[in-house]
Amino acid sequence: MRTFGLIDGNSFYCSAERAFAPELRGEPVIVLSNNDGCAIARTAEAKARGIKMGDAWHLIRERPGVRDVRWFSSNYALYGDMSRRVYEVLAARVPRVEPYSIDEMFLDLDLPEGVDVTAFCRELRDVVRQIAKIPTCIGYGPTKTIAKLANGVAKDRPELRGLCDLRDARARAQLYAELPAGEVWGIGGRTAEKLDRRGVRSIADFVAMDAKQTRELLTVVGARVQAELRGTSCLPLSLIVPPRKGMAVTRTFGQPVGDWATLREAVAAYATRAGEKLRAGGLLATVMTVFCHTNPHNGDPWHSAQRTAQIEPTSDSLALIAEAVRLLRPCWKQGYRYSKAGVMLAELVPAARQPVQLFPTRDPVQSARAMAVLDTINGRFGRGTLRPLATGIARPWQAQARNLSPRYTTRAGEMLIARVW
DNA sequence: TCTGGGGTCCTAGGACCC
DNA sequence: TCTGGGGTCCTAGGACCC
Repeated sequence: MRTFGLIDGNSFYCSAERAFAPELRGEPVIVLSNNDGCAIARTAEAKARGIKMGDAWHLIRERPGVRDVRWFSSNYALYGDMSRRVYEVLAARVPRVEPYSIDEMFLDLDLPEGVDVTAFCRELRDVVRQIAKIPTCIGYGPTKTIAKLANGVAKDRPELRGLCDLRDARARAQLYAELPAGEVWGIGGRTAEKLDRRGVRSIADFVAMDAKQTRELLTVVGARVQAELRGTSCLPLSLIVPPRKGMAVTRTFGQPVGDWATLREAVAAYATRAGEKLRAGGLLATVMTVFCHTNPHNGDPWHSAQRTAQIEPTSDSLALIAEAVRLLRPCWKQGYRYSKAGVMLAELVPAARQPVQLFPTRDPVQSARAMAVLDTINGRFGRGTLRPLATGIARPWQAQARNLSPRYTTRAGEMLIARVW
């Protein structure tokens, strides 16, 4: 029997903030989404005050018990780097690690004969906490889906002290009877409702369903989840990162944008960011979609539009800006207050495999040189140090981030300084 | 009472995830 | 004043082909 593990950071973004600000230990802490919109990470102390995932900050911040919660704008430079540190600690000790999300990694726990999995996991938690400064939980069992479920149990039940072992079928059977089917990875709200209508409530009910019926009701996806819960592994650990299929840069504006010039600037900036991501991944985009829409929440007149087009394969920011602005033009209508826009790229192809253009609109050598200079300077001095003029100067559309912590680990000027007397 | 069968590709929409 | 961003996969149905 194989053993998969899932390790994940407790309230990961909050823990990353705490790693460099020890005075936050024991305090309720939350991290907000872009634009300081809603809560996307909460410590146990913050959860105890009734703050829910996705709560709009401006609606809850004056509530009793919430006023003294320590809140942060999201600092992805910090979280991404902390995630990398966790990975490195794990990869040095576990033969195969598959990063699943910024705060979760699957582990191959088929350890050498005589190594006790539980003791090994306990030690792994300790060392991740010591070196990467992130508290974690680990769940493990014979399939990824079971490991993920175990991880959730470890998180919810402090008495388990961060570990949950679901290798044993009897332990699983007991848990399956207690937990609702919706707790399972891959069973979302819609599917849980569908199951509920058929009287399937607990995981045990779901596991007991006829496999053929499951397949008919929930397609191959549901059938796979069921098989995994029964202990048949269908989702292998994968160490190769599949090539990405698309990418998107979409943002809600810091304030509504009515005029064409400002909207164009914002979209130019998103196209620029998309170009950086393409080049970082060694990719070219061949299809682009641009969209913009007004605020769906505040009663403003609704307008939403989008345009898609095939583009000449490129990762050149200036070329992307030109295409994006061309597509945006027919989307914009005078008199509306736009709240969000985005640039999405699809049909990505590896730059290395790109056939030579017969009649390129840009000199490829010059383009590559210009982008290399841009990336080098921005890599050294920070994103946006050097940027196309089309992305604007004042940038009133930029997202709000009123309480951003320092980028402790990725910017020399923002490092913590320890003084020793 | 009657309609051919079988294949591919593309797109929109749904559902899920963190 | 203020409500996130970025992904993946699957299916149904239409267009088109021989």
